[in-house]
Amino acid sequence: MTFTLDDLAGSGPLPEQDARTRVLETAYRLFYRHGLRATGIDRIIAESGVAKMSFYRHFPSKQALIDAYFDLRHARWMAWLEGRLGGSSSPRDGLAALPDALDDWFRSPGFRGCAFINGHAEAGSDAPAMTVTHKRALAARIEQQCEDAGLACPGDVAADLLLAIEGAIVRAQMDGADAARGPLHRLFARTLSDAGGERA
Amino acid sequence: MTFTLDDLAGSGPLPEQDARTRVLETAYRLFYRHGLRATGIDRIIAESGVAKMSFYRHFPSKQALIDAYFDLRHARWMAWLEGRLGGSSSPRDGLAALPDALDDWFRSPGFRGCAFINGHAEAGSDAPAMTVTHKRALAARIEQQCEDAGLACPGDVAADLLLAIEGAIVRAQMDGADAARGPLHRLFARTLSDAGGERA
DNA sequence: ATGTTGACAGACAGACCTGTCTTGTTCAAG
DNA sequence: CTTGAACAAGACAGGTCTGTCTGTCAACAT
Repeated sequence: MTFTLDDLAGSGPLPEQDARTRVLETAYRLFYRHGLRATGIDRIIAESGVAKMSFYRHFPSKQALIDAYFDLRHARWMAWLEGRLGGSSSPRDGLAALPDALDDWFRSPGFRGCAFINGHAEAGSDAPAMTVTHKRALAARIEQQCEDAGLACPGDVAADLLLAIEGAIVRAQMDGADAARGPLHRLFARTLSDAGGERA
Repeated sequence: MTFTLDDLAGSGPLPEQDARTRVLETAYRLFYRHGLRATGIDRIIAESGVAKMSFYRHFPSKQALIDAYFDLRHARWMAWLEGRLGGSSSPRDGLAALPDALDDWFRSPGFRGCAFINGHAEAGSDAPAMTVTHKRALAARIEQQCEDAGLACPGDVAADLLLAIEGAIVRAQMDGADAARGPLHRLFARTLSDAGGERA
Protein backbone atom coordinates (compact mmCIF):
# COMPACT_ATOMS: atom_id res chain seq x y z
CA MET A 1 0.00 0.00 0.00
CA THR A 2 1.47 3.30 -1.07
CA PHE A 3 0.44 6.83 -0.29
CA THR A 4 0.60 9.91 -2.46
CA LEU A 5 0.79 13.61 -1.78
CA ASP A 6 -3.00 13.73 -2.04
CA ASP A 7 -3.21 11.50 0.99
CA LEU A 8 -1.01 13.92 2.89
CA ALA A 9 -3.25 16.83 1.95
CA GLY A 10 -6.46 14.99 2.84
CA SER A 11 -9.18 14.90 0.23
CA GLY A 12 -12.09 14.51 2.61
CA PRO A 13 -14.30 11.55 3.34
CA LEU A 14 -16.62 9.84 0.87
CA PRO A 15 -20.26 9.53 1.98
CA GLU A 16 -20.38 5.76 1.71
CA GLN A 17 -17.64 5.26 4.31
CA ASP A 18 -18.61 4.37 7.84
CA ALA A 19 -18.98 7.03 10.51
CA ARG A 20 -15.62 6.53 12.18
CA THR A 21 -13.71 6.82 8.90
CA ARG A 22 -15.63 9.92 7.88
CA VAL A 23 -14.90 11.60 11.23
CA LEU A 24 -11.22 10.72 11.09
CA GLU A 25 -10.76 11.86 7.49
CA THR A 26 -12.55 15.14 8.20
CA ALA A 27 -10.42 15.71 11.29
CA TYR A 28 -7.34 14.80 9.26
CA ARG A 29 -8.10 17.59 6.81
CA LEU A 30 -9.28 20.24 9.29
CA PHE A 31 -6.65 19.62 11.96
CA TYR A 32 -3.88 19.97 9.41
CA ARG A 33 -5.35 23.00 7.67
CA HIS A 34 -6.55 25.05 10.64
CA GLY A 35 -4.74 23.60 13.66
CA LEU A 36 -5.91 21.58 16.63
CA ARG A 37 -7.41 24.24 18.87
CA ALA A 38 -8.95 26.18 16.01
CA THR A 39 -10.88 23.11 14.87
CA GLY A 40 -13.94 22.48 17.04
CA ILE A 41 -15.73 19.20 17.49
CA ASP A 42 -18.93 20.71 16.16
CA ARG A 43 -17.34 21.56 12.85
CA ILE A 44 -15.84 18.12 12.43
CA ILE A 45 -19.22 16.58 13.21
CA ALA A 46 -21.04 18.88 10.79
CA GLU A 47 -18.60 18.41 7.90
CA SER A 48 -18.42 14.66 8.30
CA GLY A 49 -22.22 14.30 8.37
CA VAL A 50 -22.25 12.36 11.61
CA ALA A 51 -24.31 12.52 14.77
CA LYS A 52 -22.61 13.78 17.89
CA MET A 53 -23.25 10.55 19.74
CA SER A 54 -21.78 8.57 16.86
CA PHE A 55 -18.65 10.66 17.19
CA TYR A 56 -18.36 10.06 20.92
CA ARG A 57 -19.01 6.38 20.43
CA HIS A 58 -15.89 6.03 18.31
CA PHE A 59 -13.72 8.65 20.04
CA PRO A 60 -14.24 9.15 23.77
CA SER A 61 -12.83 12.69 23.65
CA LYS A 62 -11.35 15.25 21.33
CA GLN A 63 -7.91 14.27 22.59
CA ALA A 64 -8.51 10.69 21.45
CA LEU A 65 -9.35 12.00 17.99
CA ILE A 66 -6.19 14.08 17.97
CA ASP A 67 -4.16 11.01 18.89
CA ALA A 68 -5.80 9.04 16.09
CA TYR A 69 -5.11 11.92 13.70
CA PHE A 70 -1.40 11.88 14.53
CA ASP A 71 -1.26 8.10 14.24
CA LEU A 72 -2.81 8.24 10.77
CA ARG A 73 -0.63 11.12 9.70
CA HIS A 74 2.48 9.30 10.87
CA ALA A 75 1.54 6.13 8.98
CA ARG A 76 0.80 7.97 5.74
CA TRP A 77 3.83 10.23 5.89
CA MET A 78 6.24 7.40 6.58
CA ALA A 79 4.67 5.35 3.78
CA TRP A 80 5.08 8.31 1.43
CA LEU A 81 8.74 8.64 2.49
CA GLU A 82 9.28 4.93 1.99
CA GLY A 83 7.99 5.17 -1.55
CA ARG A 84 10.35 8.04 -2.30
CA LEU A 85 13.39 6.47 -0.63
CA GLY A 86 12.85 3.10 -2.29
CA GLY A 87 12.17 4.49 -5.75
CA SER A 88 15.87 4.80 -6.50
CA SER A 89 18.27 2.11 -7.58
CA SER A 90 20.62 2.44 -4.60
CA PRO A 91 20.25 3.53 -0.98
CA ARG A 92 22.51 6.48 -1.62
CA ASP A 93 20.43 7.61 -4.59
CA GLY A 94 17.38 7.34 -2.37
CA LEU A 95 18.95 9.84 0.01
CA ALA A 96 20.01 12.10 -2.81
CA ALA A 97 16.45 12.05 -4.16
CA LEU A 98 15.00 13.37 -0.90
CA PRO A 99 15.35 17.10 -1.65
CA ASP A 100 13.31 16.75 -4.85
CA ALA A 101 10.74 14.62 -3.07
CA LEU A 102 10.38 17.20 -0.32
CA ASP A 103 10.17 19.96 -2.91
CA ASP A 104 7.22 18.16 -4.50
CA TRP A 105 5.55 18.05 -1.10
CA PHE A 106 6.23 21.74 -0.43
CA ARG A 107 4.54 22.65 -3.72
CA SER A 108 1.57 20.37 -3.31
CA PRO A 109 -1.77 22.15 -2.76
CA GLY A 110 -2.68 22.67 0.87
CA PHE A 111 0.87 22.28 2.17
CA ARG A 112 1.06 23.88 5.58
CA GLY A 113 4.24 22.48 7.10
CA CYS A 114 4.77 19.41 9.24
CA ALA A 115 1.71 18.35 11.24
CA PHE A 116 3.92 17.23 14.11
CA ILE A 117 5.97 20.40 14.29
CA ASN A 118 2.78 22.44 14.13
CA GLY A 119 1.08 20.32 16.75
CA HIS A 120 4.05 20.51 19.05
CA ALA A 121 4.30 24.25 18.55
CA GLU A 122 0.63 24.62 19.41
CA ALA A 123 0.34 22.29 22.37
CA GLY A 124 3.83 22.60 23.83
CA SER A 125 4.64 20.13 26.58
CA ASP A 126 1.02 18.95 26.48
CA ALA A 127 1.49 17.75 22.92
CA PRO A 128 0.83 14.07 22.26
CA ALA A 129 3.93 11.91 22.46
CA MET A 130 3.50 11.05 18.79
CA THR A 131 4.80 14.48 17.79
CA VAL A 132 8.21 13.52 19.14
CA THR A 133 7.90 9.82 18.32
CA HIS A 134 7.36 10.64 14.65
CA LYS A 135 10.56 12.65 14.47
CA ARG A 136 12.57 9.92 16.17
CA ALA A 137 11.14 7.35 13.77
CA LEU A 138 12.13 9.59 10.88
CA ALA A 139 15.63 9.98 12.31
CA ALA A 140 15.95 6.21 12.71
CA ARG A 141 14.74 5.60 9.16
CA ILE A 142 17.23 8.05 7.68
CA GLU A 143 20.05 6.61 9.75
CA GLN A 144 19.13 3.15 8.45
CA GLN A 145 19.29 4.46 4.90
CA CYS A 146 22.71 5.98 5.60
CA GLU A 147 23.95 2.65 6.91
CA ASP A 148 22.56 0.85 3.86
CA ALA A 149 24.36 3.35 1.66
CA GLY A 150 27.63 2.52 3.42
CA LEU A 151 28.26 6.11 4.50
CA ALA A 152 30.78 6.97 7.19
CA CYS A 153 29.30 8.04 10.55
CA PRO A 154 25.71 7.26 9.56
CA GLY A 155 24.41 8.65 12.86
CA ASP A 156 25.98 12.05 12.32
CA VAL A 157 25.02 12.17 8.67
CA ALA A 158 21.43 11.28 9.48
CA ALA A 159 21.29 13.96 12.17
CA ASP A 160 22.63 16.53 9.71
CA LEU A 161 20.14 15.56 7.03
CA LEU A 162 17.26 15.57 9.50
CA LEU A 163 18.12 19.05 10.68
CA ALA A 164 18.23 20.23 7.08
CA ILE A 165 14.87 18.59 6.39
CA GLU A 166 13.24 20.29 9.39
CA GLY A 167 14.69 23.61 8.36
CA ALA A 168 13.45 23.18 4.81
CA ILE A 169 9.93 22.33 5.97
CA VAL A 170 9.80 25.47 8.12
CA ARG A 171 11.29 27.69 5.43
CA ALA A 172 8.85 26.36 2.83
CA GLN A 173 5.93 26.82 5.22
CA MET A 174 6.76 30.40 6.11
CA ASP A 175 8.33 31.77 2.95
CA GLY A 176 7.37 29.41 0.16
CA ALA A 177 8.92 26.40 -1.53
CA ASP A 178 11.46 28.50 -3.43
CA ALA A 179 13.04 29.65 -0.16
CA ALA A 180 13.80 26.04 0.75
CA ARG A 181 14.74 24.42 -2.53
CA GLY A 182 18.25 25.78 -3.14
CA PRO A 183 19.55 25.58 0.43
CA LEU A 184 18.13 22.10 0.94
CA HIS A 185 19.80 20.77 -2.20
CA ARG A 186 23.14 22.37 -1.30
CA LEU A 187 23.14 21.18 2.31
CA PHE A 188 22.28 17.66 1.20
CA ALA A 189 24.99 17.69 -1.46
CA ARG A 190 27.64 18.93 0.98
CA THR A 191 26.66 16.48 3.71
CA LEU A 192 26.54 13.48 1.39
CA SER A 193 29.78 14.56 -0.24
CA ASP A 194 31.51 14.72 3.12
CA ALA A 195 30.11 11.30 4.02
CA GLY A 196 31.82 9.54 1.16
CA GLY A 197 29.48 9.77 -1.79
CA GLU A 198 30.35 11.70 -4.92
CA ARG A 199 29.10 15.27 -5.36
CA ALA A 200 25.94 15.70 -7.43
CA MET B 1 20.72 48.74 24.67
CA THR B 2 21.44 45.05 24.79
CA PHE B 3 19.20 42.10 25.56
CA THR B 4 20.04 38.86 27.24
CA LEU B 5 18.54 35.40 27.17
CA ASP B 6 16.48 36.35 30.22
CA ASP B 7 14.73 38.95 28.13
CA LEU B 8 13.89 36.30 25.57
CA ALA B 9 12.46 34.05 28.26
CA GLY B 10 10.41 36.82 29.85
CA SER B 11 10.80 37.33 33.58
CA GLY B 12 7.40 38.85 34.20
CA PRO B 13 6.39 42.40 34.99
CA LEU B 14 7.40 44.34 38.09
CA PRO B 15 4.52 45.84 40.09
CA GLU B 16 5.75 49.39 39.86
CA GLN B 17 5.56 49.45 36.06
CA ASP B 18 2.57 51.05 34.41
CA ALA B 19 -0.44 49.04 33.33
CA ARG B 20 0.43 48.79 29.66
CA THR B 21 3.93 47.49 30.35
CA ARG B 22 2.67 44.97 32.87
CA VAL B 23 0.10 43.65 30.41
CA LEU B 24 2.61 43.41 27.60
CA GLU B 25 5.27 41.68 29.71
CA THR B 26 2.73 39.20 31.04
CA ALA B 27 1.47 38.49 27.53
CA TYR B 28 5.08 38.16 26.38
CA ARG B 29 5.67 35.40 28.90
CA LEU B 30 2.33 33.59 28.57
CA PHE B 31 2.03 33.77 24.77
CA TYR B 32 5.47 32.29 24.36
CA ARG B 33 5.05 29.59 26.98
CA HIS B 34 1.51 28.42 26.28
CA GLY B 35 0.71 29.71 22.80
CA LEU B 36 -1.65 32.38 21.48
CA ARG B 37 -5.00 30.62 21.55
CA ALA B 38 -4.31 28.81 24.81
CA THR B 39 -3.69 32.11 26.59
CA GLY B 40 -6.93 33.89 27.42
CA ILE B 41 -7.38 37.57 28.04
CA ASP B 42 -8.67 36.89 31.54
CA ARG B 43 -5.48 35.13 32.55
CA ILE B 44 -3.29 37.91 31.22
CA ILE B 45 -5.40 40.45 33.08
CA ALA B 46 -5.30 38.46 36.31
CA GLU B 47 -1.55 37.80 36.24
CA SER B 48 -0.65 41.35 35.33
CA GLY B 49 -2.84 42.79 38.13
CA VAL B 50 -4.72 45.09 35.80
CA ALA B 51 -8.36 45.94 35.36
CA LYS B 52 -10.12 44.75 32.25
CA MET B 53 -10.91 48.27 31.15
CA SER B 54 -7.30 49.26 31.62
CA PHE B 55 -6.34 46.45 29.30
CA TYR B 56 -8.82 47.48 26.62
CA ARG B 57 -7.76 51.10 26.96
CA HIS B 58 -4.21 50.22 25.88
CA PHE B 59 -5.00 47.36 23.50
CA PRO B 60 -8.28 47.57 21.57
CA SER B 61 -8.39 43.80 21.04
CA LYS B 62 -6.51 40.61 21.73
CA GLN B 63 -5.17 40.73 18.19
CA ALA B 64 -3.61 44.13 18.90
CA LEU B 65 -1.88 42.64 21.94
CA ILE B 66 -0.62 39.74 19.84
CA ASP B 67 0.78 42.19 17.30
CA ALA B 68 2.52 44.14 20.07
CA TYR B 69 3.89 40.87 21.46
CA PHE B 70 5.43 39.95 18.11
CA ASP B 71 6.86 43.44 17.69
CA LEU B 72 8.52 43.28 21.10
CA ARG B 73 9.77 39.76 20.53
CA HIS B 74 11.24 40.76 17.19
CA ALA B 75 13.04 43.75 18.69
CA ARG B 76 14.51 41.77 21.58
CA TRP B 77 15.51 38.78 19.49
CA MET B 78 17.24 40.87 16.85
CA ALA B 79 19.03 42.87 19.56
CA TRP B 80 20.19 39.63 21.14
CA LEU B 81 21.43 38.40 17.76
CA GLU B 82 23.22 41.69 17.15
CA GLY B 83 25.07 41.33 20.44
CA ARG B 84 26.18 37.83 19.54
CA LEU B 85 27.16 38.66 15.96
CA GLY B 86 29.08 41.77 16.97
CA GLY B 87 30.88 40.17 19.89
CA SER B 88 33.54 38.70 17.64
CA SER B 89 36.55 40.40 16.15
CA SER B 90 35.58 39.82 12.51
CA PRO B 91 32.32 39.38 10.60
CA ARG B 92 33.28 35.84 9.71
CA ASP B 93 33.98 34.98 13.36
CA GLY B 94 30.59 36.43 14.20
CA LEU B 95 28.98 33.96 11.82
CA ALA B 96 31.10 31.12 13.14
CA ALA B 97 30.01 31.99 16.68
CA LEU B 98 26.31 31.63 15.86
CA PRO B 99 25.99 27.89 16.59
CA ASP B 100 27.30 28.37 20.12
CA ALA B 101 25.07 31.39 20.64
CA LEU B 102 22.03 29.43 19.49
CA ASP B 103 23.07 26.52 21.69
CA ASP B 104 23.05 28.85 24.69
CA TRP B 105 19.54 29.91 23.76
CA PHE B 106 18.35 26.32 23.31
CA ARG B 107 19.59 25.48 26.82
CA SER B 108 18.17 28.57 28.50
CA PRO B 109 15.27 27.92 30.90
CA GLY B 110 11.85 28.20 29.33
CA PHE B 111 13.08 27.72 25.76
CA ARG B 112 10.16 26.63 23.63
CA GLY B 113 11.29 27.24 20.07
CA CYS B 114 10.87 30.29 17.89
CA ALA B 115 7.87 32.46 18.76
CA PHE B 116 7.33 33.28 15.10
CA ILE B 117 7.48 29.71 13.88
CA ASN B 118 5.12 28.69 16.66
CA GLY B 119 2.76 31.55 15.97
CA HIS B 120 2.72 30.82 12.28
CA ALA B 121 2.15 27.13 12.94
CA GLU B 122 -0.77 27.97 15.19
CA ALA B 123 -2.49 30.69 13.17
CA GLY B 124 -1.62 29.57 9.66
CA SER B 125 -2.52 32.05 6.95
CA ASP B 126 -4.22 34.21 9.57
CA ALA B 127 -0.91 34.72 11.35
CA PRO B 128 0.28 38.32 11.78
CA ALA B 129 2.58 39.48 9.02
CA MET B 130 5.36 39.90 11.58
CA THR B 131 5.87 36.13 11.70
CA VAL B 132 7.13 36.25 8.13
CA THR B 133 8.66 39.72 8.39
CA HIS B 134 10.86 38.59 11.26
CA LYS B 135 12.31 35.74 9.22
CA ARG B 136 13.00 37.98 6.26
CA ALA B 137 14.73 40.49 8.52
CA LEU B 138 16.82 37.68 9.93
CA ALA B 139 17.70 36.49 6.43
CA ALA B 140 18.68 40.01 5.42
CA ARG B 141 20.84 40.45 8.53
CA ILE B 142 22.70 37.20 7.94
CA GLU B 143 23.21 38.03 4.29
CA GLN B 144 24.66 41.39 5.33
CA GLN B 145 27.04 39.60 7.68
CA CYS B 146 28.09 37.26 4.85
CA GLU B 147 28.80 40.24 2.63
CA ASP B 148 30.81 41.92 5.39
CA ALA B 149 32.80 38.73 5.78
CA GLY B 150 33.63 38.80 2.08
CA LEU B 151 32.15 35.38 1.40
CA ALA B 152 31.38 34.19 -2.10
CA CYS B 153 27.67 34.09 -3.00
CA PRO B 154 26.51 35.73 0.23
CA GLY B 155 22.86 35.25 -0.71
CA ASP B 156 23.19 31.51 -1.08
CA VAL B 157 25.35 31.17 2.00
CA ALA B 158 22.89 33.17 4.07
CA ALA B 159 19.98 31.05 2.82
CA ASP B 160 21.88 27.87 3.72
CA LEU B 161 22.71 29.15 7.20
CA LEU B 162 19.16 30.33 7.78
CA LEU B 163 17.76 26.95 6.84
CA ALA B 164 20.19 25.31 9.24
CA ILE B 165 19.20 27.74 11.99
CA GLU B 166 15.50 27.02 11.51
CA GLY B 167 16.15 23.31 11.54
CA ALA B 168 18.22 23.60 14.71
CA ILE B 169 15.51 25.58 16.49
CA VAL B 170 12.91 22.94 15.64
CA ARG B 171 15.17 20.03 16.55
CA ALA B 172 16.07 21.64 19.89
CA GLN B 173 12.42 22.39 20.61
CA MET B 174 11.20 18.89 19.90
CA ASP B 175 14.09 16.69 20.94
CA GLY B 176 16.33 18.83 23.13
CA ALA B 177 19.41 20.98 22.63
CA ASP B 178 21.72 17.99 22.23
CA ALA B 179 19.85 16.90 19.10
CA ALA B 180 20.65 20.21 17.43
CA ARG B 181 24.16 21.02 18.63
CA GLY B 182 26.29 18.63 16.57
CA PRO B 183 24.44 18.93 13.27
CA LEU B 184 24.21 22.72 13.52
CA HIS B 185 27.96 23.06 14.08
CA ARG B 186 28.78 20.69 11.23
CA LEU B 187 26.41 22.30 8.74
CA PHE B 188 27.76 25.74 9.62
CA ALA B 189 31.36 24.57 9.29
CA ARG B 190 30.73 22.94 5.90
CA THR B 191 28.81 25.91 4.54
CA LEU B 192 31.35 28.49 5.70
CA SER B 193 34.17 26.28 4.47
CA ASP B 194 32.61 26.09 1.01
CA ALA B 195 32.10 29.84 1.01
CA GLY B 196 35.78 30.63 1.35
CA GLY B 197 36.57 30.60 5.07
CA GLU B 198 38.86 28.07 6.63
CA ARG B 199 37.41 24.98 8.33
CA ALA B 200 36.93 25.25 12.10
C1' DA C 1 -43.05 -10.13 14.95
C1' DT C 2 -39.63 -8.48 18.02
C1' DG C 3 -35.44 -7.06 19.98
C1' DT C 4 -30.76 -5.23 19.00
C1' DT C 5 -27.52 -2.31 17.00
C1' DG C 6 -25.74 1.62 14.80
C1' DA C 7 -26.68 6.00 13.20
C1' DC C 8 -28.91 10.77 12.53
C1' DA C 9 -30.87 15.02 14.63
C1' DG C 10 -30.79 18.22 17.99
C1' DA C 11 -31.56 20.07 22.80
C1' DC C 12 -28.97 20.92 26.83
C1' DA C 13 -25.47 21.90 30.65
C1' DG C 14 -21.41 23.85 32.23
C1' DA C 15 -17.35 26.02 31.27
C1' DC C 16 -14.63 29.36 28.90
C1' DC C 17 -13.70 33.34 25.79
C1' DT C 18 -13.89 38.16 24.13
C1' DG C 19 -15.45 42.52 24.77
C1' DT C 20 -18.64 46.20 27.17
C1' DC C 21 -20.21 48.52 31.01
C1' DT C 22 -20.72 50.18 36.00
C1' DT C 23 -18.92 51.67 40.26
C1' DG C 24 -15.60 53.36 43.26
C1' DT C 25 -10.69 54.87 44.32
C1' DT C 26 -6.35 57.35 43.81
C1' DC C 27 -3.79 61.11 42.45
C1' DA C 28 -2.20 65.08 40.20
C1' DA C 29 -2.98 69.41 37.74
C1' DG C 30 -5.47 73.56 37.53
C1' DC D 1 -11.03 72.35 46.32
C1' DT D 2 -12.48 70.74 41.98
C1' DT D 3 -12.03 68.31 37.97
C1' DG D 4 -10.51 64.82 35.14
C1' DA D 5 -7.57 60.95 33.89
C1' DA D 6 -5.95 56.50 34.94
C1' DC D 7 -6.86 52.56 37.34
C1' DA D 8 -8.95 48.41 40.19
C1' DA D 9 -12.72 45.19 40.79
C1' DG D 10 -16.19 42.87 38.93
C1' DA D 11 -20.90 42.14 36.76
C1' DC D 12 -22.72 41.24 32.34
C1' DA D 13 -23.82 39.86 27.41
C1' DG D 14 -23.19 37.06 23.56
C1' DG D 15 -20.72 33.64 21.58
C1' DT D 16 -18.17 29.12 21.37
C1' DC D 17 -16.41 24.89 23.15
C1' DT D 18 -16.66 20.06 24.99
C1' DG D 19 -19.39 16.52 26.41
C1' DT D 20 -24.15 14.39 27.83
C1' DC D 21 -28.71 13.42 27.00
C1' DT D 22 -33.25 12.27 24.70
C1' DG D 23 -35.78 10.77 20.49
C1' DT D 24 -36.35 8.76 16.10
C1' DC D 25 -35.33 5.74 12.35
C1' DA D 26 -33.59 1.89 9.44
C1' DA D 27 -31.32 -2.52 8.97
C1' DC D 28 -31.04 -6.95 10.52
C1' DA D 29 -31.01 -11.20 13.17
C1' DT D 30 -33.76 -14.30 15.88
